[in-house]
Amino acid sequence: MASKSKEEVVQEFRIQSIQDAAMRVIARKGMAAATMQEIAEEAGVAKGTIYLYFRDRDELVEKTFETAITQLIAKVEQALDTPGSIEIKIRASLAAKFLFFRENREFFRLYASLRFPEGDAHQQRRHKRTCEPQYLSSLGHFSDILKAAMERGEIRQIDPHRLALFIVEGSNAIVVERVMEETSFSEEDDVEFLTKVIMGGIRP
Amino acid sequence: MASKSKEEVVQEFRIQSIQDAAMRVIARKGMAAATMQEIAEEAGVAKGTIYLYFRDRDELVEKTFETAITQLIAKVEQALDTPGSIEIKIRASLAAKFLFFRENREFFRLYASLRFPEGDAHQQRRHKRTCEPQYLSSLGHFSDILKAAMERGEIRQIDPHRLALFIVEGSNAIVVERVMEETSFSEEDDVEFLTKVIMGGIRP
Amino acid sequence: MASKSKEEVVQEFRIQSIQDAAMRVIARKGMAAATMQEIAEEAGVAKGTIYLYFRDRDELVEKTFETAITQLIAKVEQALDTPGSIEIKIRASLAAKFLFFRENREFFRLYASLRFPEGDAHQQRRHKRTCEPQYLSSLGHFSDILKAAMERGEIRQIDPHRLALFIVEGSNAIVVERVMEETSFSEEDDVEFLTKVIMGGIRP
Amino acid sequence: MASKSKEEVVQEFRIQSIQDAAMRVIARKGMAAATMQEIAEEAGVAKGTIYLYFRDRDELVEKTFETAITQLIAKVEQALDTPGSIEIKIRASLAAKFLFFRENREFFRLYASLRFPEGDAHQQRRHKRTCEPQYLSSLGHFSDILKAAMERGEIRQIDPHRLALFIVEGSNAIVVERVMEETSFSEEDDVEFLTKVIMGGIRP
DNA sequence: CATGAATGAGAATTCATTCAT
DNA sequence: AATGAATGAATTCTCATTCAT
Repeated sequence: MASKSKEEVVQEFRIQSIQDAAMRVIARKGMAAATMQEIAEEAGVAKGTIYLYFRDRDELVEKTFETAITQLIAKVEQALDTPGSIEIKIRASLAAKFLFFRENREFFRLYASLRFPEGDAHQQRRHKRTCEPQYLSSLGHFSDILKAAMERGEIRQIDPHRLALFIVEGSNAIVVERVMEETSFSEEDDVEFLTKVIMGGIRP
Repeated sequence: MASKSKEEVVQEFRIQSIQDAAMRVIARKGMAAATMQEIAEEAGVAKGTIYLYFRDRDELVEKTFETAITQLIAKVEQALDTPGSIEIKIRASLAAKFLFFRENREFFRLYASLRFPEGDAHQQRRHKRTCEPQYLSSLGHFSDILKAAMERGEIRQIDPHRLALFIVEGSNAIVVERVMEETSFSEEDDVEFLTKVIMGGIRP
Repeated sequence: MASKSKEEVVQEFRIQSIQDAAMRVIARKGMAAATMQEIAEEAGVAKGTIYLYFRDRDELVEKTFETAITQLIAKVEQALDTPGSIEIKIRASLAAKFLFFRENREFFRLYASLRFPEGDAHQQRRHKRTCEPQYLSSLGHFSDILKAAMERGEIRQIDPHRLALFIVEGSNAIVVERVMEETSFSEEDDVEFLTKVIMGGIRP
Repeated sequence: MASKSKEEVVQEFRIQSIQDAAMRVIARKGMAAATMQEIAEEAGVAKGTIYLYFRDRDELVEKTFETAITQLIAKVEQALDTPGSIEIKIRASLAAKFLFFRENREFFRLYASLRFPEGDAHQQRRHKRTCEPQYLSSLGHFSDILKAAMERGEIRQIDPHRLALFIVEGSNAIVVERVMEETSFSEEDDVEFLTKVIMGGIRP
């Protein structure tokens, strides 16, 4: 029944600690100013140790992104599978997003970097290859849910892919904006507001 | 009526050339990889010359952001002042945004950096102080237009500030996404799509 | 008559394996690029194990040199003791050298490092102290053989020490050169050639 | 009549200073222990300055080798063109070599590294490509001179290429050995000795 | 004013060595 | 005895910034 050896557990723990540290430091200092030295200190390990688990700075950053984005997508997808009407699903996924960003305040800086990756064309392509598949698959999932709702007559017929994109990115922007403002805010109010606008538009 | 002296004109021309160069290089290489050397080469001046017009790299980047964002906001505000219904205004502003981003493809990488500034807390605060006022004033303008429309009964009563935020940022996200995809796309279709969803929501 | 205890045998075997591995790795990668990690892997032991048998990297390298050079010198000296004329002895020693270098292709990279040791003055002196005695004793042995030949009138009277040096180092250079070229070559031809030139010079 | 611009002169001077410094430091500390920092200090420039003239450490070392070996070869070739018998030519070239090594005591450590380059197979090949052409052309020159002497009947018929190799490398070894010993020595005696042995062999 | 060679602080990365298991 | 994960000093290389021409 042994699933993981002790070494594997320790290894995964280290990897996770280092990625967590990287996330915090990048959030604090920004992508460019996050040094290996500071990440190491934050993780409570020596600089060299990081290189035992990640080839180089690029790989650390990339893997950290990947792990974080995977977590976010998982939460949102799970929410989208809440049984019920499309409105319930949207409401749930918005709530999940707010929760995630609030619990991982550091994350939205990573998120920004993820969507607007830096570096030359080559690095960008590599980055895209690594991160986009998950993002696209997540978008596809949402798109399918919208299409099903259209077929059930729950919502009107519009290009489901474009719509998914709009709702996801639009609400992401709001969530990020809200969390960045760092003012205390009513999450529920915002979920309510977004749902209402998405569902009914602005016409009276 | 004193117009600009010859010196002032030359000076402004230099400043503009350098900022344009900075914009192109940052767009091409990303924030971190954009070196003063390459910006100087792109601008066709010597490295030292940049320091005659900008205190340091930070100031160059900041001023470049500022100038670019000012241009975008001006275009959008002008579009919002198109006479007519709120729908016409929104449609016009969306079109203006698409046009601007398409004509300044390099810009949205700057834009990303603008919204998710890097550097330590101190730098971030400075950046915020510099750039936000314009952004907020622009948002306020849109907010006022929405409020007026609400008062005229054109749209239903919702918190106008939050609504402005949602429409602006939501559509920005779509525009950026679209332009980033670099696939040829029908701008008009997208304006139409966004307007329809914003105006009427997704309910049938 | 006490032979070696089992522990001693194991110990010697370990030492020998590690030195052999060091020799192969240094030969393959060069002095500077030969890491303890790679030597350990080549030897099939853990990095830490090396430190049970050698104080530090320097000692490992030094002892490895020493062992290898001792082997070479032993072969050559044995050849020099072939009974017969000086020509026979020289021919035999040249053949022995060719054989050794061919069988230990990796070795001449060590050999180069031995003769032109790196490191600061202190390290060089230490190195010299360790390796030179054997080399000098070997040279002395050859020198003695030459002197005996002079006394027997087999060869003309020249400073035997300088002569030994010339023949040993001169022919070493040729051997190394030959082996380094990695072209298939006729060892016997070269021995013949060297012997002829050494014995008779170039005058017709 | 303007041959070199001021900039070119300054540039060449810098390059030469840095190469000289590199030569001295490598001679003092050895190939592996010669750091960019120390070379910069020795040259009296900042670390960064070296990188204005050489792509990286490898290029600096390689170019330094190249320059030094070119100088040595030029001296020796010039000596070989001394008019007169083959003995005169050989004597002159040996004297030139002794002189060069004595004047450039640091050089023979470079020389050792040149002949026994370190690094992996790839680096070795690159190194070979860069340095060998000159060496081979020099050897070819000497080989031609020997062949001419054979045709004139000055020396006996032997494979001229192998012979050139033997004399060059054999005497190099002696010269290096001598200079390394750092004992005061009679250069003339050695030239005399080498010439006698090369010309007449060891037979009485 | 404009230049670009020179600078050197600072970042990434490597690897010999240690030590708890 | 053997191991190999962890360490951190040391090294290479970059690039914002200065300043003599």
